[in-house]
Amino acid sequence: MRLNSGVIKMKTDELGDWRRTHYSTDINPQLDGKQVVVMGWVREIRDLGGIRFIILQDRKGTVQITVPQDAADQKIVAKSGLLHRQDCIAVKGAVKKMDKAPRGAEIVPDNIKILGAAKQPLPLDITGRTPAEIDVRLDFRVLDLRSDRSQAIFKVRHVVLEAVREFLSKNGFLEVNTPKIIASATEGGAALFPIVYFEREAFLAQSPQLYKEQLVIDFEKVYEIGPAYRAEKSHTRRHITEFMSIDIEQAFATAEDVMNVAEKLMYNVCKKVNEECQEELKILKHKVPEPKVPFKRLTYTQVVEELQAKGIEIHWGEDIPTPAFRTLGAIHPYFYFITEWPSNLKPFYIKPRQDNPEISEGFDLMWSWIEIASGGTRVHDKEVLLKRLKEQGLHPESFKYHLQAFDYGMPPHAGWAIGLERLVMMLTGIKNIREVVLYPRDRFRLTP
RNA sequence: GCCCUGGUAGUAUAGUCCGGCCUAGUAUAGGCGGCUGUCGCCCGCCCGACCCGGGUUCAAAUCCCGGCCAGGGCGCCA
Repeated sequence: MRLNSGVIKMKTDELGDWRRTHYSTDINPQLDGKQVVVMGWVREIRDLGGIRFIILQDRKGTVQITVPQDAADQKIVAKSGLLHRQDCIAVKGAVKKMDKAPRGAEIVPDNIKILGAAKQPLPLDITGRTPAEIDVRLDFRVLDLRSDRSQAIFKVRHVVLEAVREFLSKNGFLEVNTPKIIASATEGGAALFPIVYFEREAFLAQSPQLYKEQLVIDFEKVYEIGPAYRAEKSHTRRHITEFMSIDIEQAFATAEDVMNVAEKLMYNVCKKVNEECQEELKILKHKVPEPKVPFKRLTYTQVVEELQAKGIEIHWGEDIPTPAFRTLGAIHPYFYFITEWPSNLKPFYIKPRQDNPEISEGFDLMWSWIEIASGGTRVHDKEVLLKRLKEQGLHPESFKYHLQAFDYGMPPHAGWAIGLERLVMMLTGIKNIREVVLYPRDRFRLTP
């Protein structure tokens, strides 16, 4: 962690009775002569000697503040000369129609308040002209998040979440929240983070899987958007230890039913991002496809054959390694499902097919080489579930409360989970998952 | 857990292979001064760095060893 040694000497002003009247983007030539108050952060200062231009940034955009040295009150001239990049300021003044100004209008200040000073020199250049590495950017995340790039990423993320909630709610799914502190570490699969829970050990939930399955008994269609924790030592651009999982579970449904939900959801998400984030996608230099539904369905067997044809050493029944997925992504650059996975590659709660138990009703939703979602028809017969648990080396006693749910009328059901960050990565073209999380957690990073 | 690469001013880089002309170059940021229409303004001056420890050598940013940190990949990952 680097710290700069600059000292803030600036005495700041009180907000007092000043309130914002306009955002930067509201300032236009039609407001010529109108008194306004704008608030935000100093993006850039261009001092030409006789005239000084201050670019003020707020959450909507930027507007130019112009201080002509001869015309203006000398107190304003002096005050504007004290400003630094990223100082938080408020400006009261008159809008002036001006063809030469960025939005055809600028503000000539009558008064300026410095509300919060910024230590100089800044640890990174938020205009991105002198780029900083991801590590430095994350160390000074509050500053970094002010950049156009970060603002664009988190706007897209917001629109994705909005689209997901809107779509699932409209389709009859009830939003639920399940515990993230859990008692048992025996669900199998990914490693869990142990925590001290008073005088006992507890764990951070790696998935809401078991809870959402139980909840279909009571609510039939549920979804949850919440954090999941995985204590894997993965060190790649697509792994973090704390991520947001979008989960659904639906009663009286099979894999095919929830695949339909997933592809329609993806269609809606892409459509909404395209509609509402054109500016942001331009900043990120990225294009989002309008996906064609239904998505391609490839069976696991087909995938293995395609990979073998590409000269990759892989045999039926083996998991698909990362480099093979990259090859697959090159063949299928957009969305596709991989279905009919071997049962032994899928978790215990994924239903083996009736006609051939070697093959499961589990699926993955891929976008190019990235796994976006994973799901399937669930086992809803308690005996089969017990058998699957034992086969995978798990202890039924540890699942006492989960198994109990199967005694009270468990309906056939299916569901999936989408990794929000991976989806946002693909929608924004961002190559490092940490960039699409405000304060990412990975194997090595626990701060800020 | 394994493998690869790297660590030079606030930031980003050149120099490292092949030790000495490095008193460490450049850009940007920052400070000071000049400039009345900038929009990556411009011009001048200034400030500021070889990750830490040990070794080799007449001489180490450069070579060797150890450590720490970072980036990436693999494996792992319901």
